[in-house]
Amino acid sequence: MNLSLSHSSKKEDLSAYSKAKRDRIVKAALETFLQYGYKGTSMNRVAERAGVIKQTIYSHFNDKEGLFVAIIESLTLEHFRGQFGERIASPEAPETVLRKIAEVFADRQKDKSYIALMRTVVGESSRFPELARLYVNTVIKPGMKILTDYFDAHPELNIKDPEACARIFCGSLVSYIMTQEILYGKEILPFRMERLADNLIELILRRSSKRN
Amino acid sequence: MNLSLSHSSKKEDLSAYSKAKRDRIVKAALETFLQYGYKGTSMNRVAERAGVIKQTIYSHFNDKEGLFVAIIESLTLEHFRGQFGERIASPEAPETVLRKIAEVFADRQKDKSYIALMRTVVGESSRFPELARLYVNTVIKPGMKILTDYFDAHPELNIKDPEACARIFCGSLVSYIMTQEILYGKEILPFRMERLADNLIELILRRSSKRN
DNA sequence: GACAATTCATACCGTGCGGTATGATAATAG
DNA sequence: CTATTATCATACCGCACGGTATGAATTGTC
Repeated sequence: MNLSLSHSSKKEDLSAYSKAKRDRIVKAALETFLQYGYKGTSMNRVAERAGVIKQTIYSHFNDKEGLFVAIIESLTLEHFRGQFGERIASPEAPETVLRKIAEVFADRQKDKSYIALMRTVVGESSRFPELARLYVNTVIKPGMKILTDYFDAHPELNIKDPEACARIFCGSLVSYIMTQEILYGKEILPFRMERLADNLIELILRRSSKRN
Repeated sequence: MNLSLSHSSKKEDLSAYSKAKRDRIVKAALETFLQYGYKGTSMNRVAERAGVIKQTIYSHFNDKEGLFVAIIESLTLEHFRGQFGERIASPEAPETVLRKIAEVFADRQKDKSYIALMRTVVGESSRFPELARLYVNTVIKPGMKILTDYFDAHPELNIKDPEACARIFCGSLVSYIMTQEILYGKEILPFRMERLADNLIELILRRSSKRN
């Protein structure tokens, strides 16, 4: 189980015909793994969904685990690039910056494939710890660093512990998504994310917000 | 799939002999399900681990899903009772109260069976939404209510939005456990929970802490 | 001690799994 | 056009799965 990011193995030097097949397999496998989990996904299903014969999968990937790992690589690299840092570069007011970051989480909350990804990453973290580490390295770590750096670069905010503050900010929002969306808490404990974000921003900036 | 809490079906009117068998099955099934997930757990394994023949399982439970549901019921009812409210009743300083609550999370972080439970609840939340709802109702909802009520009962703390504040407090700590423990973030982004708790408490009480 | 209920050991059933073999068909490279 | 490579369709292998059948041994009840 080698989830290294560098040598994506075969992917170059393939005919367009072959590459198209490979892409369809990756896409079908991604959807299926995210929907049913690793053990719940059968190679037959993936082949059927990809409109491909099972042998074609085994000509591109060694085995089921190899396919799973390749899928995860493609996922994290594809989905989580930039998206976070872009919204923070502008020289706007801190309230605005933090609110824009909160919007990133709001977008994730609505993204079913992201919800499915979190379910899978957490659910398979025991059997595929490398998947969890990959997620931490490519999603959590960069995201946390951007926010920490922002707090560091703005001493006028009087943030005593920027890293702890970044963890509180992101953690509250992640946990909100976890409870409300992944665990269906929105049916049981309804709560608007905007209200959470308002209170979070007010706490961190130590100001009073205009809303209740 | 009926995860109602009331009628735990058969469990009464069983001979001690029979009940002992049933308990061994439940215990073995719990361990196995938490370790390998639903799809990854075979009835043969459970039987072997329980030191029981497979038919004995099927004489106590209808099928695999019925066993899984019964296990979850026993789990949530057994593990998460009180534990949270007890530590908050005392008329101590708010710092102390909040720190004691943070200790509950610190204990959970060290509890491998709790980590395994969270992995399973999240990982199976797509295939077993009732399990997720049960967790929200028996763990998250009561815990959140206790903290919300505490904030409500102490207006001198100047908490504008007690419920939002409770979500921030618990959410930060839950997310910390998720990242550090479940996703192995402690190897990648080491961070002491005490430091997080200090900053959280300081933010919420709007005071300066004595530590760094 | 007798009788009913439960658990035992063992074997079995059908099914779907991961993965492979074979030989025909279609696409690419020279 | 030819040779090679990749994908096709189909069938197969061994295995582990969820779940059941049968009959002997063990347990609780009276």
